[in-house]
Amino acid sequence: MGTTSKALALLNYFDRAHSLIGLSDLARMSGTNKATCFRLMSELVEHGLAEQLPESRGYRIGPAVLRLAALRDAAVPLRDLALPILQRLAHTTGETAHMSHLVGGKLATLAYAYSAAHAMKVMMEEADVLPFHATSSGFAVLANLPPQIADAILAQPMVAVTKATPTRPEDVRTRLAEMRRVGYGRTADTYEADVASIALPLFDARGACTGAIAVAAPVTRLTPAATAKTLTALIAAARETMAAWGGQLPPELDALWRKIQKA
Amino acid sequence: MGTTSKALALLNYFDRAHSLIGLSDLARMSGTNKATCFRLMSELVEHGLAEQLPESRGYRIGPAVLRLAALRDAAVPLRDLALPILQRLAHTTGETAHMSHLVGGKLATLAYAYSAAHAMKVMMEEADVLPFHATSSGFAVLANLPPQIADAILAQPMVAVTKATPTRPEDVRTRLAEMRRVGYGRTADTYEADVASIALPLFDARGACTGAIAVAAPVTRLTPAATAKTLTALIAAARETMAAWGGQLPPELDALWRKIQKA
DNA sequence: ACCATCGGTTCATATAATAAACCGCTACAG
DNA sequence: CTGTAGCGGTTTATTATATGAACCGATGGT
Repeated sequence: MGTTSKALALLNYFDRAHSLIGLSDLARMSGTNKATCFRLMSELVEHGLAEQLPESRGYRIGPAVLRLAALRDAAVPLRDLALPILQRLAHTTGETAHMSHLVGGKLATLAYAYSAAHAMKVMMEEADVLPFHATSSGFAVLANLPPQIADAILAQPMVAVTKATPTRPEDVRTRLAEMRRVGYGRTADTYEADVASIALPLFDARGACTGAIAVAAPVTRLTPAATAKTLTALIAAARETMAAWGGQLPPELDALWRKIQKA
Repeated sequence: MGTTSKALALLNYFDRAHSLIGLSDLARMSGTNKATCFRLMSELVEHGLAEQLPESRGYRIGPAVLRLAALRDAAVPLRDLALPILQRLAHTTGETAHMSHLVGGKLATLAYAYSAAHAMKVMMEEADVLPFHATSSGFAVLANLPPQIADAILAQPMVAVTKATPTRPEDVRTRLAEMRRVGYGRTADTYEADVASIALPLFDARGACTGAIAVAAPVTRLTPAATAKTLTALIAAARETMAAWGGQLPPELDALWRKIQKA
């Protein structure tokens, strides 16, 4: 293995719970020799990827990562990341795939892709805003937002987009609980009659839910078998998206998704 | 030099203007052998610090930096970074030092430190909000904000805190122009009678002005000689702060500050 | 006063980094 | 269609660099 890899691997031992790590600890955790660990960390410190506190002499993540992150943000528009993933998702599921992004308290369509498998498909609007209470994406996001923010959204008046749209907060809450239990959001006829969709929440690098990825199809095509197949493809796409975002999937959801993928 | 350093140094060739770099280009720029460059980049890619585009095969900053940046944010409160810097600044200048941070369109005091050099000193309020048109920090920030945002702030009614406070937008603009010309903000008697202060703007990793660092003193003590001494200490403190923030100082200001430091 | 552990250093040894030449490919020019 | 120059990537013997056991002084708890 390359020396550089060993150095970079050291960074993986830092997380929210362990933001400050001493030399000996780090050497033990990583299984590297203390002298080696010291040298590697010194090089990381030299380049600002790590930082050493003067008093405790412990190491933590350095300031240079902020510059790099800003660069990454500037260089990689979310949409460009989303498109190829959605296109693959649309292709493997044979249905319309779309991704939405939480911006300014609204859930906006970021990108979408169609499949050529069927003549009849769910069409999307560019930069459309999705109602939280009437779409699977909305449920997926709402169920993973901090309670006070979710409450604020639920407190707003809810328009019945179709006859099946839930408009009472308690009805929506029931669906959110269900979403949390199974690990994905699912709706049928709530946004448009005869349209069903399945959505997964997406999380950013801070672990906050900031969007959703979904597949929408005519209800008749989303049979139990198709649902299962769609879900596994969705989970793969969601994981891929979050890898590109540097996103942090909550452990509970990770466990639920793993179970689904195994089945 | 260590191999790890060589690998990390490659990341320095990426910036806003060059977010995508080919292998041969990168090898040329860095002066490394192409094979070496390839191996190093491969290791960076493996750990997500860099990313290779499938089509063009060019390299760019990878998604892992987002995770690291989120960690850094969580681990290092701005205030904890500011305090030791301000304490040193207060000590070397013999006057009160403070740092303010732009949050929600307001300039809030983040931290401050006093000097023991004089019995009479400028006192600060915890979490105070600084008026843009009456403080050197306000001028420093305002002069470096995007025009439309600065205009919006200037369009709001301005209260005369003292008799010397400028309250007409054109008067403020004159001072902002002066601030841009010399590279620092300076006020006297505008916030409180007989109090003068000097401030420098601070920039975040995206190159946006998000705060200021300043020294405040009785007008009589801030003589030309003291001003010169204070400025060099302030510049050092500002640079140190931005290093910890991963901040990007605009080239013009960098040039101005260098000139001041030389003189 | 002792022992354990800390961060850091030393130095002979062994392993991993290096660079020139080469490959297959694409694109453009004659 | 062909020659050439550039690309990203690979191979190889050569060599420079990373490694780790032992060691150091400092610190802190028993």
